[in-house]
Amino acid sequence: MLKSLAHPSRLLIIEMLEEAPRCVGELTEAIGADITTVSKHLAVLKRAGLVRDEKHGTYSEYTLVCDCVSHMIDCIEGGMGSGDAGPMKGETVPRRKKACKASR
Amino acid sequence: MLKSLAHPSRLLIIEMLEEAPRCVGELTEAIGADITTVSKHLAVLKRAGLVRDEKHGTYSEYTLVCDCVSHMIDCIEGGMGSGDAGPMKGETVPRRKKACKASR
DNA sequence: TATATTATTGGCGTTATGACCAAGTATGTC
DNA sequence: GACATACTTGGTCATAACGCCAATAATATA
Repeated sequence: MLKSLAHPSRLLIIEMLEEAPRCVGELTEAIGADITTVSKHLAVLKRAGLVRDEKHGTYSEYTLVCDCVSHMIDCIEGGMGSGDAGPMKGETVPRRKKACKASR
Repeated sequence: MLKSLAHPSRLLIIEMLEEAPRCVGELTEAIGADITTVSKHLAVLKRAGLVRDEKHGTYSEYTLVCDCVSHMIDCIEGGMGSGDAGPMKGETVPRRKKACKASR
């Protein structure tokens, strides 16, 4: 589970899902990576039991499974304060691409 | 920081340090890996600001930097309950070797 | 039915991680 | 000084993770 959180894009996904459910396109736009990459990140989070997906037409709406995830993140962020060690090494910053429409 | 926690051996180290400060040999014995491997794990945790080391003679005593780490772990374990997704793939189980003496 | 939209899956190259061995450092002891 | 103990560092290899492309669902719409 920790492994699934240990990636900046996936952490961002979780944080976005704290606000509201999102479809893959929205998350992709925010992350600025290829949609296939984001889809795979979501699969990882799903396998870890952190998110759930629900199909609406051609869209996949992703949601946090429960508040405990949210609490956990708060706990981590609050607990460590400024303890961000930064990127550990060649942290990938995906090249930004065109945004998709992503409105349902 | 999350990355540094996202490894079973390092998580075990953190849990052991919650109980008491430990030297590398003790941790190595508990983990069952090569001492060089454990030393490097400790270096990772140190770089992430989770542990601190203090030299006592030939021993290096490792300690948690603060309780917040401990709290965070509790928060994670409590929060997710049985949400352990298990090893994500070829999770390395290091081959066990002779234990060192490790008593100071 | 043809086409567009949204997302997933498989494959591939690149990079990072992890485990061990060998060698080196630092300290304590004979 | 010689040796033992405790640990760290550098190197190498195997494996895992990541990111993108191509191809493939699945659904909606003209």
